[in-house]
This record gives sequence, structure tokens and C-alpha cells, in this order.
Amino acid sequence: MISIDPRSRIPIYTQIQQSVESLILAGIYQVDDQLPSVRSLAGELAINPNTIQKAYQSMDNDGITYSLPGRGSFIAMSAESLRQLRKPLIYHELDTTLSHLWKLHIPADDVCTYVQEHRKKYHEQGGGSFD
Amino acid sequence: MISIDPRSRIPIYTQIQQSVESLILAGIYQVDDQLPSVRSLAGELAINPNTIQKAYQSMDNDGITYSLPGRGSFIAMSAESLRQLRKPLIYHELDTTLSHLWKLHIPADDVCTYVQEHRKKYHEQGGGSFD
Amino acid sequence: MISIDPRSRIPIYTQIQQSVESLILAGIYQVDDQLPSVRSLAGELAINPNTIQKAYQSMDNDGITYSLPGRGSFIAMSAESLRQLRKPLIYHELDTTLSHLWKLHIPADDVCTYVQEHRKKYHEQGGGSFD
Amino acid sequence: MISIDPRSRIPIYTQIQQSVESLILAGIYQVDDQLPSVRSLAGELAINPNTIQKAYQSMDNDGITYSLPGRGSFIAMSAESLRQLRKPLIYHELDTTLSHLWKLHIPADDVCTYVQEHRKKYHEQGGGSFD
DNA sequence: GTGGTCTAGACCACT
DNA sequence: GTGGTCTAGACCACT
Repeated sequence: MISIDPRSRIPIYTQIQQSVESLILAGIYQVDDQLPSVRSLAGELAINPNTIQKAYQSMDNDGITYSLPGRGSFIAMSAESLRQLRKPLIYHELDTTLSHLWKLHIPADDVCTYVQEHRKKYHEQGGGSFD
Repeated sequence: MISIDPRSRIPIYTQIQQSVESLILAGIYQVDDQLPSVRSLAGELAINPNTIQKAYQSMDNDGITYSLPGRGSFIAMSAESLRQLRKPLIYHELDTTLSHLWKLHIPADDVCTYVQEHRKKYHEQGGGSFD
Repeated sequence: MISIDPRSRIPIYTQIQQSVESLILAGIYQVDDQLPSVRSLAGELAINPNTIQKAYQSMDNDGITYSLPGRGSFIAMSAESLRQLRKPLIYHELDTTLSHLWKLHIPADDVCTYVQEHRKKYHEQGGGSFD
Repeated sequence: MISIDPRSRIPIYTQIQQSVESLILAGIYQVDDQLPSVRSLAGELAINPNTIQKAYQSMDNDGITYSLPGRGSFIAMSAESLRQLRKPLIYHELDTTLSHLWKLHIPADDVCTYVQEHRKKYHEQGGGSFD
């Protein structure tokens, strides 16, 4: 279920983390669920085990997963906890984006309309299927 | 007037470009205005002239500036043209940000409210002073 | 009575050894008392028999238990002997911890006060119930 | 000034982090001071650049350092901030150590005496020379 | 020159 | 089998 796009300029280990986070937010991964082993996922995605290792350790650091040597890697955080963890970061991202919009003199009302339409399309395209 | 933050993770040549674009959008730089010379700006910002050179070449490539060998670099684009050039990019950035928000189950109405308040604060804090 | 925490980063065989040692120090296990069989404990804790085997062998090596092939494993050491065996190790641990405290400029008097209060709480919470 | 002990069982990248933290706490490294480059330190300590990279990234993650690609790695945290960051961890370590001591029936007064003497020796041996 | 990513492959302790 | 550490070496963007 974890997938990557080898063409993307986003580092592979980051893509893996994003993929796992999405699966947690979607309710597919639950607390204490076991992740694929470093080696099996490396084989599946056809990338080097070190890259998987780096991704798993990054998530361990963020408290999203925990790894027990000799036993495996597991989900540590619920969807709700992950939401609370990521909220400040995404609002900071929104701040940056809005500043760029204001600089281009785009009216706040236009942005609001765009936001509402974007939400509709996202919902229709199944992005909201786990709501 | 061109300024950079040496601590930022954004490449310095990108910061220079962003700074020049801001000055155009703010109406401070106008078409055919001359930019500081590579050497003088390098001295002023205490960075390598090669970095300035790279920033100016990047803007030349984007059609934002033009350089006349032996004479200097000049603004090529009006604020309005620059706005039209940057609009698609900023909307793409907005798309990415909104997708992140929907993934965290943040309601579109909350986002709209946040957008309106952000716009108010930005206007009050002088961000809108060049409108 | 032997218990482990499957989420802990401490190796399971080490946890088993620590658990047995605690039971000896608490006076629950006495010299020549029989330990649960490898298979029964493996079943009880839902872990691999090899892990139990490794824990028992480690304790045999330390002289804490002895194993009679075909008959089982038994306690070899009294609480008092175990105390004497472990004292140098725990003082070495204390040395390490104190060095860390001094590096952070924490005053020795603060540490002493903390030690006395920790001892009180430990006693009240039943940690000292086997004294 | 950064040094490691290749014989220690502590991972090299952890030793590097501990070494840098010590230098900050000792007042030798100050905010915005530049660390040796990944390659130069790797050459100096005769270890692989990847190991240095891992150490620096770990410190970046903890907010102790910051790295600017193409420019270098720098100290991000003052001695005082680092002290506040590490205090909870060292007190947790102390809790564990004290629990071990109580289990061995070592009196709190003995521990206090030991603490005071340890502090004296540490001070005399120059560990406290930066106080 | 600088840090960042990735591959290939070895070896370790633990299960 | 599992994750964790480390080496050796390549290539990238940025300075």
C-alpha cells in the first residue's frame, strides 16, 4: 500500500513517510499495526534498504512509528494525534501561500471561492472517501 | 533594497530573485530601471559575485530582467506582467496546500474564515502598503 | 509472575532476566525454587521458546540460576548474594548519571534533595513493600 | 575538538553528537559558529562521511545545529537552551538509576554521600573547569 | 568547496 | 527472520 513516484524530485524517503502518514490519516494503518519490514519494502519498491531505513527512522523520530530491533516497525500514532501534530505545520504553509497570493493582488473573496470549489472537487475525486 | 536572509534554507540566488520580484510587484522597480551591479550587490550582501550572477541570469531567462554586457542589468517586466506570469505558479502552490488541509479534515469554511482574517492582518501590518 | 513489556526497546531476554532478578530481590523467589519451564513461559508470554532459553542460559552464566537437563531451571542465588553481585554495576550506572548531571550544571545539593524525595515516594508507592 | 572512541559500543554518530553537545555546554561552541565540514571531519576522524552526515542530521533534527546545503553546518542552540532541552532526559535517567538503587536496599543517605563525593572528584578532575 | 540523497554491500544483536 | 550501524562510492544542487 505504501507507494512512491521515482520521477518526483521529492526524496524517496520523504515520499515513504508521506505515504505512511496518509495511510494513518485514512484509517488504514492503526496503532500497533506492523509496517512491512525494511527489506521486504525495499524489494517491493525496488529501492535500496538504506532508503527505507532512513524513512522509518525519520518517522520513529517524529513519534509516528516505533521500531523494535529484531522484531519490526509499528505504528505509534493514531490518526487524531497525527492530525494534531501536523496542523501547525500546514497552517504555517497556508500563511506562506496566502502571503504570496496577497502580493499578487488576488482578492480574498476569489481565494475563498477557489477554496470551496477545490474542496468540492477533492471530495468528488474520492480524496474525501475516508471522511 | 534587495535583501537576503543568510540563515534561510532557501538558496541565496532564489532569495535575490524573490526580493527583486517583490520590489517590482510593490511598484518600486519599474521597467528599464537599472539593478545594482553584480559586484556592488555582492559587496553589499557580503556574498560571492557568482551567486548574484546566477540570480540575474535566472531572471533574464524568465524575462523579468535583461542584461546588456558592459552596461548592466535592467528590469524588463511590469508589475502587471509579473503578476500574470506568477499567477499559475501560486495557484499550483495553493492546490498543494489545500490538499494538505483536506487530508487533515479541516473544514473549507474554517479555511475561508482564516483566509479573510489573514488578509485583514496582512493589510493592517503594511503588507498591503504598496497596493 | 515473570512479566515483559513487548513494546519496550529492551531485548525480551534481558527483560526476563530483570524480572527474575526483581523477584529474587523481593524475596518471592528463594534458592532452589523452580522457574517455569521454557515451554510454559513461552506460551504464557506469547513469545518464542528460543528467547526464554537465551534468558535462562544468560542467568545460568551469571550464577543466578542453574539448570538440570530434563528437570528444569532453579534459583541459585539468594537475594543478598544478588545484591552484592549487582552493586558494582548499579554504582557504575550512578557514576554515568551523575556525570551527565554535572555537565548540565545541576548542583549536588539539588540532586541530594531529589534523591531523598524519590526514596520517600518509592517507599510510599509500595516499591519498598518487600523490604 | 570533536573526538570519538572507536572502541566504544556507543555508535560513532551518537558519540559525535555527544561531543558537540559537550562543546556547546562548555561554552566552546557558540550560536552560529560553523562546525567542521562533513568531509573534513570524516577525514580527521578517519571515518566515513556518511556517518558524519548522520550525526549532523540528527543534531539538526534536535534543533541543536542547522545545516545550509552548499554553505555548511552551524550551531543553533545556546548552552542554556541545550541545558533546558536535556534536563528532563537526565532526570528520567536519574529516576531509573534510583529505582535500581532502592531495589538493592541501598540507603538514600549513602547515595547522597556518594553524590557529594562524586561531585567533588568531578570538580577536581577538571570536569567542572568551565563552570 | 558545501550539505543531501541514494545505491551496494557488509556485519551486528536480537527473534 | 528483524532493525541498526557503517563503509565505499556516486551524483545532485548550491556557493
